[in-house]
Amino acid sequence: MKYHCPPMSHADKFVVPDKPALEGLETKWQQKWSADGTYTFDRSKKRDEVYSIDTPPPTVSGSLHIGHVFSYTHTDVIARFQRMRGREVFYPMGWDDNGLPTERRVQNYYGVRCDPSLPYDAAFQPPPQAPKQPISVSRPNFVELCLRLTREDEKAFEHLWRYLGLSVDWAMTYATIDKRSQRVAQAGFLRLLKKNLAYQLEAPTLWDVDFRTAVAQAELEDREREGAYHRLRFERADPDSGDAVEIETTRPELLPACVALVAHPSDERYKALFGKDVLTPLFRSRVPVRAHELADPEKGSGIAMICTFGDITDVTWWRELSLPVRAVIQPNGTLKPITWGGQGWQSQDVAAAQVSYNELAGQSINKARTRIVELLREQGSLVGEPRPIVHNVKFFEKGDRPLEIITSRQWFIKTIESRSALIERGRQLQWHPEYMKVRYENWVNGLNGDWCISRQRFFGVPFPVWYPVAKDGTVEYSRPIVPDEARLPIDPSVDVPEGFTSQQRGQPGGFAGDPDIMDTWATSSMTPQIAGGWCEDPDLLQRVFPMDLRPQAHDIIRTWLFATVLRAHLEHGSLPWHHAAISGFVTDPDRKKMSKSKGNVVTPFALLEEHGSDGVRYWAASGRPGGDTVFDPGQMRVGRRLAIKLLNASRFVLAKPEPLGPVTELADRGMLTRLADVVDAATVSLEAYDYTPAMEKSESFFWFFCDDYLELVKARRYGDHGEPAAASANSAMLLALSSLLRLFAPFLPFVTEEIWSWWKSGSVHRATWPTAQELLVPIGGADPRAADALTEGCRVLGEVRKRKSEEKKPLRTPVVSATIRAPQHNLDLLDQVWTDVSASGVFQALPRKEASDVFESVYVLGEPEAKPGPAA
RNA sequence: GGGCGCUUGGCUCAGCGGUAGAGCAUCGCCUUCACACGGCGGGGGUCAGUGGUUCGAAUCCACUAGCGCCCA
Repeated sequence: MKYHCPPMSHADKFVVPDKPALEGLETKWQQKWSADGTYTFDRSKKRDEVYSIDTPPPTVSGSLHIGHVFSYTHTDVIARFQRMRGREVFYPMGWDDNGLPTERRVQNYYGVRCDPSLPYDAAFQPPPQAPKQPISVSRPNFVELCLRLTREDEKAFEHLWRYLGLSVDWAMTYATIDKRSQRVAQAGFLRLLKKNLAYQLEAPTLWDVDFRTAVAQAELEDREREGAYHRLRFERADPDSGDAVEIETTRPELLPACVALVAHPSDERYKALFGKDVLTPLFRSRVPVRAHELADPEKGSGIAMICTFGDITDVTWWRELSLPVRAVIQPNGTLKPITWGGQGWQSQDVAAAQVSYNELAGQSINKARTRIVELLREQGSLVGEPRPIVHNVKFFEKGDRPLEIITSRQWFIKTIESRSALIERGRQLQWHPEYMKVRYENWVNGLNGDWCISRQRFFGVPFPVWYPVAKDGTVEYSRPIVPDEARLPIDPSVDVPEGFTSQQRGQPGGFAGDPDIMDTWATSSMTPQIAGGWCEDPDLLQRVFPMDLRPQAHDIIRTWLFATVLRAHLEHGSLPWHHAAISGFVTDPDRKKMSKSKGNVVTPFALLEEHGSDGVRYWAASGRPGGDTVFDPGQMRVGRRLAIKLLNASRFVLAKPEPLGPVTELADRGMLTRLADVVDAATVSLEAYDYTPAMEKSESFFWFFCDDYLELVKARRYGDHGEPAAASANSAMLLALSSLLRLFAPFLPFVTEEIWSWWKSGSVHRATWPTAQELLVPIGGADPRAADALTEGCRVLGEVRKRKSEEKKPLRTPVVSATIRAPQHNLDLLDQVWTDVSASGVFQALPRKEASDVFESVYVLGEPEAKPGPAA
């Protein structure tokens, strides 16, 4: 048989520290990587050589938590693997600054409140201490403060990411509020407008009365709240036509907004009433009784009042039954003043209606409810007492008070008409794990309206449109004035449309800017386009788009993932990426999702310092795609121990790298054969985005490598059995270590880079991913018999260790005589590695070998020798 | 109420058709010349329950229960 000498480069240097340690590696290597541009994207590469990642831009005004470290580590593992496989990795970082969380934080941090009616004050500085009474500032001043604070927050995030070891190209960082993002978001909007895929409408919209903004379906959440059914008696409008009707409602304060009653078409109790009119209590308005399938005969009395608008079902009824609007809730959450008897507010007793309503006008919803119940009781229309119930109420996910529905002018993106195409897009996308696709499909199928993207807020991307102001001063929303794309980004509250002067702002015959900003998802749904240079760098875009990977958590499939698929579909007619890798949540030991409101969040930085970034990454990588993972410092300690073990084992391997020569010994050949299988398995896993088994298999092999293989060949390696045998061991160990370091590099980037630097030039993170080939070529192909012999040697060694443990003797205790009983096949294999087994087990004599069907060996121990020590 | 996922040793999980696995914890032992931030060895589970498919089920199917997440 021909043996090859494994390739060893003359550049190898072997500078091994005496006392290797993990401390300080994070700082040392992040600086070196930054200085060397290790992760800099090479934009000369073509699309099929590139691996591009649509990074989730974290909300920097939110708090840093362990979930960030968890999910971003998953992405970084993939990025590092793909880079080592030879792909040029496009891995930018983004910051999601715009939106409500930042506004809230700025309000609290500086003690300010935005008042858009104020003029800009260039000299304004916030007081050093936030005052108790908020200071009103202009919108530009408020935006300045938002930018100032987010810059600080971004620094904290970047520091964490660098310390964690994310292999991001920091030169490509973007923020969703920066000029580039604004240009993309505005251009994206204008193109939808041109294609008639964006439209504005005066329509009932979900509205948060505290934030005073519209809210999209995706931002809703149901919360259980206590309420009460109030039974109200409606008299018949036409005398002598029958008994009064009793309805039940949880929102009696909306009685003045009642436009009809409704019951299920097949409800025998109310069939006779359909088409007839009744009178609202107190306000004496004449309203019809109508039939609709959505009326639930089981709920309350089975007949409900329809108000404009109490909930989403009211909107459906209003639309499908063509009812009039009678709105009482104002954007600030109070009941608006009404003159009864006027258009739309007819009453059979105008004076009484006005008297009753005057008690409610200007009141908040809760106060109005209390008062109207008193009025109804006094007047005798309240039947019995309110009956308490617990029911689900719709909230804005960031809000504190139930949502109202208010009619206002908003911009929408058409989504409903694309529903089936979007389902198809979801099927083209490769999901990791696969079952997450179902969540997407459920969401798309459940959409019940187009996407409302207007927000009545301040820190965000403005709508790039103006409207003509007619001679009579009315704003002509139906004729928006749009800027040329080359002018973007613009702020219509500052910039002036072509053909107008700034003096014409708000004047008859002049123009008015759209006062709203876009939903933050309307911007972040274009992160692939923002990061990829859409509209400004087509050369970059064609090298990275559509991207390879969208990593994100499963809670925002309905928002971020969905919206990004929608925008790419509408704009490019393609998917935004080929793969979506969905990570789960970090849970506390009670399996509860970690969240700020539960008070169980863990700040990550101290953990990184305590366990080392590699240790924390080890824990993070143990969480499989999509799986929720328990916060477990124990696993971080295991990871840290693995990193330390790597340092020490590497020190042993590299301490005496000579002599080198062909890998001839069976134990060495068997070890390399086994490692080749591990490399193949790890590669298959990582290619499938299933990084955890890749790490586990590498780790499991590494412990075998340390505890069994290195122990077995130690004596031979020190030269006890001649130079060629030592050379075989040395060469095999170096080959194995080189592969192991590269297998671990995506998971433990710091410790592997440190060890790599002891003997190799260049970064391990730019080294090529290991292959089975490079391990098998030096031994002339896989050697399964050698692998079996190694296994047999380890089995016998294990028996010897067990015997010594049972007799409570040190491991260096000699075996003075032995009888090894095993099947003949095993005995033959054992002979092949006997030199190593004998040395490691300290056999003083050749054992007797007896072929047997069962393993019943006997080991007779002597007395422990004095500590042998080299050349004492 | 609907969808999805989970239920394997004290804990965290792997295995997903062929006689129960790992790590942590626990117990005992060993200061072995890479490592005490170490090593060796041991104990510990009728794989949630019921029924079915199969020569054979932790693994496939159905139902039940509990937990979690998402959506109504």
